[in-house]
Amino acid sequence: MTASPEHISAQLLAWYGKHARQLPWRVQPGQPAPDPYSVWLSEVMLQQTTVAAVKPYFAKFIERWPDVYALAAAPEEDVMAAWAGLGYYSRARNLVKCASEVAAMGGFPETEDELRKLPGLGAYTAAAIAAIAFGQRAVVVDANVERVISRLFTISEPLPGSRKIIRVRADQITPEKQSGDFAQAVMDLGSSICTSRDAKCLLCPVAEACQARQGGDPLTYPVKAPKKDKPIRRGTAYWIESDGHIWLETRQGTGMLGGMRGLPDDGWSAAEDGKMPPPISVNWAEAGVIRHTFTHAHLELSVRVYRGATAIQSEFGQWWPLDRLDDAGLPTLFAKAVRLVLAQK
DNA sequence: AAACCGGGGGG
DNA sequence: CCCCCAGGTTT
Repeated sequence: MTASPEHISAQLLAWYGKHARQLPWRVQPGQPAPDPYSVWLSEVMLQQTTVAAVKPYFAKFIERWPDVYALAAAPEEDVMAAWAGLGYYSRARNLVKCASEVAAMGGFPETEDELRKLPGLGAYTAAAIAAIAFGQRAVVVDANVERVISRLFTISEPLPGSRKIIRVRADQITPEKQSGDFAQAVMDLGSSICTSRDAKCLLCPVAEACQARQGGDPLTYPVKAPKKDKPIRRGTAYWIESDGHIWLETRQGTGMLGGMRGLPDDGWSAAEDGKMPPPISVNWAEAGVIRHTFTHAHLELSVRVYRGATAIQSEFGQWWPLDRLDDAGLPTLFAKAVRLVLAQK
């Protein structure tokens, strides 16, 4: 038997009414919509990032920049430092741009099409904000929705090629009203019941409509294209310490860790090993090797140390007080290097 | 369409 | 160790 779209959405909304997660950026089902700033900020933070990881950052940002105007007025440097550790730093760069545009507009636009034009907002985030903050009907497709839809309708084409048909199916079961609650219902279902490693069908409100469950092996879906293996890259970073300060450089461009402060290095990237000479010619001491994994490469970063008076010519560097390193906003890779060196003092 | 872009948590 | 996550942008 085939369940109607209306039945599926009604079951999911009813389930959400009872089992919605309480999240700092979310209001209870049926309550007035949360403010667009909170929705936008949380949605951007949640891009490819788990709820648990986002919570402390969301709290910190809301406390420090309570609305979009406060954030628009903040120095980009401060926002980048506050984002440090959360990853995908283009999000932070775009966050600043977006806040500035929205402030100039006098507030967030309310339609999906207008939202989609803002920096850092793609199809998912624009739809989510339109639906959740502005009550518009929008088809919200994230990784949870992809998984739930793939199982509900036994989509056999592998991701990411199946995204088109998944969107069509999601559109079919998205209700005209409460599409924001509906989207959050599917996301909650995907995070607690219909997870990537498990399918708790006995607890699922749409189990009877689910074709994968009927087939007996829901974990078969979603089918995914094989992954590429990650190469190992090697590079070197330099700890230059002088008179209670270390030398930090702000990484230029939009590449790896772009816009973030870090130790000077030899130019390693995801595409190749580092090969540039050190920033100064001195006798380096080897502190050890940091292992760190990025989206598409493993990195073995050799950390070398020099302590003593020196002059460095670099446009983007600064001497940073050692006792204020916590405020430098170092991404995790360099935070690891700092811990390695400080552990040896 | 494919590559690029972090980091942490869980099995 | 591998897999996954409230994806977007660039090529």
